[in-house]
Amino acid sequence: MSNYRDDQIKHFADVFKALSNPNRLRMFLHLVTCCVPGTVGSFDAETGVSACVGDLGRDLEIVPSTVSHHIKELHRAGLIRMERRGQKIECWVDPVILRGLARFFQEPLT
Amino acid sequence: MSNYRDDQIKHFADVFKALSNPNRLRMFLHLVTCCVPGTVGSFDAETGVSACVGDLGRDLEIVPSTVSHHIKELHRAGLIRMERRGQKIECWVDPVILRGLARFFQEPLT
DNA sequence: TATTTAATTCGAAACTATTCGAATCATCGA
DNA sequence: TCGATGATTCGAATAGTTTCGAATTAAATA
Repeated sequence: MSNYRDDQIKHFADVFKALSNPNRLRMFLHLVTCCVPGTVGSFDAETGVSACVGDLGRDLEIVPSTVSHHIKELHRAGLIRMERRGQKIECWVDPVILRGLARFFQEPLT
Repeated sequence: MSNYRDDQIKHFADVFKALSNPNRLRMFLHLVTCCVPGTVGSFDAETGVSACVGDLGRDLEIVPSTVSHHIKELHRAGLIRMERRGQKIECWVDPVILRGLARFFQEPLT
């Protein structure tokens, strides 16, 4: 037995779980701020703004296997998008996700 | 070694941890919706709108010891306020908290 | 004061998360 | 095709979470 509201609650609980680890939240915020908002695949080789898995680990001092694990969690929760570009895998935050979360606290589930 | 941003990240990670359990999120939303917004101590004996520990357990079908544990977590994270009124302990969500969370996703930590 | 009602604490069982290093897989360029 | 670079998977150690029932504490009331 399950209904829409219950599914919504489970979904948001899952999203908050993804953001409940300080390293993961740090990564998420790093992606939010390093990526140009409003674009899809906001990584830009021209400007040098980068957000690949390796960069995240280097910037935040977390070993690759741990970064990979956390990135997977963020992705699983629908918080980030990923795309391979050659050897690297670029990650970014879809602004729609941010708006959805802001809204959750403005008009919590009816 | 610690700085303001790091502390902020830890704080929000902690808040999201409190909301990461479906039962706890359910409780939080129950309190958000049952309590009159804009008031402090929004429980009102006149109108019968209630939000004590026992009511939460009854409404959401969770045993008292588990409710108590979850309430404690929500309180520890600063998400709810509590006040004893006789035998009962009333809980409510301070609207300031909701605004702070909405804002987090609108202007993430600089 | 004894009883009832409300809530918390405690201990335990089962489960889940965090993190790392080693091994593996994927892609590019020489 | 081989080596280098980037990312993932796997296994393991450690730590934390969830939930419950039983025992305990707190307050009201008969």
